[in-house]
Amino acid sequence: MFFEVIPTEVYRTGGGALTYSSELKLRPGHLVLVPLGRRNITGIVLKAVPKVDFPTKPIARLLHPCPIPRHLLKSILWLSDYYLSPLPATANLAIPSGLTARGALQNVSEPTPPQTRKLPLIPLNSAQKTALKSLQEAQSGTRLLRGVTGSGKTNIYLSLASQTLTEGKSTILLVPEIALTSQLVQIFTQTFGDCITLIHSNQTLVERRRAWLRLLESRTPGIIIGPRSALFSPLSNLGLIIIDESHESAYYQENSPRYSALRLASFIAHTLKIPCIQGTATPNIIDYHLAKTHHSLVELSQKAKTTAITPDFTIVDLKDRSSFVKNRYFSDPLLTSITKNLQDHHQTLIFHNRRGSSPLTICEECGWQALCPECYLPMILHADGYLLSCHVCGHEAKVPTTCPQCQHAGIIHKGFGTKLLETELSRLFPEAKIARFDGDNTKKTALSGLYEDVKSGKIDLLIGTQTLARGLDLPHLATVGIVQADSGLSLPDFAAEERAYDLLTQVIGRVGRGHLDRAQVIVQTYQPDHPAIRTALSADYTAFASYLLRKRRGQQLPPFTYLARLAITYKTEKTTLSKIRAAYQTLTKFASTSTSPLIISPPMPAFHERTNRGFTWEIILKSSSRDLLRQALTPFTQFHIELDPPSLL
DNA sequence: AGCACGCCGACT
DNA sequence: GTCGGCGTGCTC
Repeated sequence: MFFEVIPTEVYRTGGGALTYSSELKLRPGHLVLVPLGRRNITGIVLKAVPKVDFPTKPIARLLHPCPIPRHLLKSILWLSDYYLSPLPATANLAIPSGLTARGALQNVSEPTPPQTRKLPLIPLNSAQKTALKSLQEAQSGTRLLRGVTGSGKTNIYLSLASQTLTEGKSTILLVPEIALTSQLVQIFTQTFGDCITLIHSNQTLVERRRAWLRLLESRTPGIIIGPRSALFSPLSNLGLIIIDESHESAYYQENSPRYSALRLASFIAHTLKIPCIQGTATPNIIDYHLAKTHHSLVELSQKAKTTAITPDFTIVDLKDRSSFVKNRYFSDPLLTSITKNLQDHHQTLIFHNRRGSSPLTICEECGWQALCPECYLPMILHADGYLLSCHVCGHEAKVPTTCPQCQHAGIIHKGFGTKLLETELSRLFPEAKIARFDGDNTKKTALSGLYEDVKSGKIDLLIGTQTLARGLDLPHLATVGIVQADSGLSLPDFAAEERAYDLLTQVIGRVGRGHLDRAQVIVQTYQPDHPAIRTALSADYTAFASYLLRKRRGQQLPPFTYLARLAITYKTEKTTLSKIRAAYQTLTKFASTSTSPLIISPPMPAFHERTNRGFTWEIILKSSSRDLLRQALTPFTQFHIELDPPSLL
């Protein structure tokens, strides 16, 4: 017998399944150990095939008596096809590494009747009942549940998951990575107790592999909570998928094979004919448009909590320097507010989305700039150790005293980050207790001591980047100060406005949650009239969406067209250029014979052109037919292909 | 990951 | 000329 097997380890190139021989009675989805090169690796049996005319190696052994569920195998095939990513790399996402052979199972658990566990009744208000009803009307398929913070999406999730358990089926609840300690997870754990399987990135590989195997062997319905990879849980009785905060970028896998957990969830829901609920206050514009045109949008407008208050907004134009009499970074209204909060023992949050002290280090004589020797990107000054640090690869270097190029002594630092703001604030308010939350410190300290001090009110001033913007509940917070709201809007990327809107909404949402009787937002910006900033300040998602959709339609950008990026990296610029030029030739030839239009950009250096791995050039493709893009790109197996890129940087 | 092959620069 | 290192591509 011959079998096609998908290797689950990534060998450098190569796209498809490999053929092996075996005397075992294998079924699609069986996990096996196969020889590849001079190693043995895990593979998934795809299917039995007739005798082949090339020599084959035998399958070493069967790794587990249970094949993976059919929808999981289908998901791997679909992902590989939909994103044009190699099958082995795609299979690698779904199967834990380092599986060892397991014998026959003595105790594959029987389905536990869900009645044995008394499920709580979830109280719902009328708006929630209406939304729930309209979600339940559709037996299967994707629904976008749009509801502002505090509108009670959690109760709806609980009701749906509870009902699914009653039917003897399992639920997957996806949460963004940072939210694994969130209230939502706590409520689910309290409500459903030991029905919950929690998957998180702090678990060791062994723990995660054990949990995965337990699900593979189990028939007991449960609730799996985890990040996007939880979609690959080997559940034979999946009945519901919920994606919380579905706009979060964590649902898109950045490194190859890139994929959107939302698309995969929709595919699984469609395959199994089960519902997929995506909940958020500010959907990704593409998902919003998709839901509207498919009539799968469920709005939950009413706020459940009446305690929440609308903040007072002060907008400071950064162009008008008369508002910056006392300090160049912090406007007079912001400083006044901080002073008042210090007197009242209330907290102030200073938001600025740039880590470090200073993003540019240059020679004022010859224009030399400090660049990372690995990435060729600007090095960021961290003034507390006087080091230059690369925020992409982590490379560190001392600040040169003289210019390496012209030996001039005038090395200057331009621009400012959170560390510089921290120094500035401690100078202005020496008596205040200040804490900084950003990528430099959060991993180590925030979750333990720092956050407790913030919650109890010991900290007066919080300074942070986007790390601080997401999800935290800050009971003592009275004022949010945004140092430069339009930073990020100037990036040469079609998604820049959407990201800016999203971030502003998140930051503003930290204040006015009903803990205090006042809430204030002070926004400093060069562009007070920019639609993304105006709509974010008025919390008007619908207005922002219609503005952005109009703009995207005019520029023929997603969701009105499909994008793809074709990139290649080689050690030498010469090889990169010759390969990308050849690709361009092939593509233009293809476009001239295709029936519907395909727009192909000329080859251009990628935004991060040089890395330690070589030179990267790219071609951007646009078409109203996603299938045409896939056809055009299929031959380029050696290239990096990114379909539906959320950003072109 | 680990190995074979071919292209280009160094050199008895 | 040939030797060998590096960059590239293949592994059923």
